[in-house]
Amino acid sequence: MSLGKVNSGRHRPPNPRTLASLVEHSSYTKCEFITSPPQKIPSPVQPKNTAGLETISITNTTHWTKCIHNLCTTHCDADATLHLLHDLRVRGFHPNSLNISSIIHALCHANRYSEAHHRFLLFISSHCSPDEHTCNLLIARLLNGRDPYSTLRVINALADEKPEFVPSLVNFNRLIDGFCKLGRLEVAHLLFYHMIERGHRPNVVSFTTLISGYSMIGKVCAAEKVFDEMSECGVRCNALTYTALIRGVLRKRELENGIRLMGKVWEVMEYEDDVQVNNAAFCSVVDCLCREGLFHEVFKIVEDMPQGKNVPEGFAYGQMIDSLCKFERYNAAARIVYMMRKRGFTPSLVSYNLIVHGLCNDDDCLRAYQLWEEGMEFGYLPSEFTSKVRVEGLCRD
DNA sequence: CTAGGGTTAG
Repeated sequence: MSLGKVNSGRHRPPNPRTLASLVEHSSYTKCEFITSPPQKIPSPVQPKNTAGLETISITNTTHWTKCIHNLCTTHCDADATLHLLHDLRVRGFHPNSLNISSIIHALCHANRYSEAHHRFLLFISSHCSPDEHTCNLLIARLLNGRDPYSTLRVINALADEKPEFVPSLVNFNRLIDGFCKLGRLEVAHLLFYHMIERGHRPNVVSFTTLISGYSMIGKVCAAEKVFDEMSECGVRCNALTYTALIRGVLRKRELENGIRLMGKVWEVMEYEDDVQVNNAAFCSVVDCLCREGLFHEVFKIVEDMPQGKNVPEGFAYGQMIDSLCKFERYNAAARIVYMMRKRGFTPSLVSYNLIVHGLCNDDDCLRAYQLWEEGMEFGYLPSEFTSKVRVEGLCRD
């Protein structure tokens, strides 16, 4: 009961906009609030002619805000800041958005995400919620902790305390993705609907995230349903949306369907403004094919180059080489090198090294030696480690 | 003299 804790002692009607039920069965465990034994923390902006904290008025928020920020950023000491803030609050200080922001940032910066979440909850429950902009900023920061259950609890607490607050679309998308990555599609999908209720229009990222999530857990039918809803909502899919489907379809060994969708990928690339989307989609297609052992399909791509000018050619070769190496198909990768060189491209030395090294480990040292010699033509000088492996291999042969 | 602060799918 995430909201129960936050609201204990107060009598408020339950907020229908919160998602308490979603976190009820969460893996969230209440984080331990860690405080080192109390110690005197000197003020970093201590005036020269006075001795203690008490001499500066508690109402001098500018001074204390600077102090808190200074401790958090230049000293990177979240614990000292928490102590200082505790002392100040005893004296009647009311933390503002900036103070809260400083502390949450410092905790996240130190990778103390669970404390950051807990601290934020404490601020909210003591009616110290920051302004809307800061809330979104801090949620973005908390999401980096990859603990979507905890972040959702914070969002629920905020919804209860500040009913007018709506997390940004990007934050919602990231949160949904977090649940997708955990395979919790039921939570992800509910959040998706919740986001719409709160006034957001899901974008291509929102839909693609859900489709990818369903594909990942093997629910291709559900993924296809979301895909259909997408066009009904007037949101245009892009190459990444198709690759999200392809991943699920190929995993189900629906090769024909996969190839049809690949055709769609190349098609929508034409209309894409963001080159990164096309590049990422190309990588994804090649990765899916290799993962499913469909190496002949990768070679079809090298032959036909169906992505055309929508993916930089050199990048495409590099990606195919790297993916083939990732799945330990070093001879196949060497074939890509052969073909790209024939077309006037030079492999990156890092990729080339990967191939030579991989061939050595595969006991194909003669082929490795061949490549090593050919590599001289474009400045390939193997690292010491690779040379050692190569020599050892040749000796064995 | 109202400060400082981070962005999504792959």
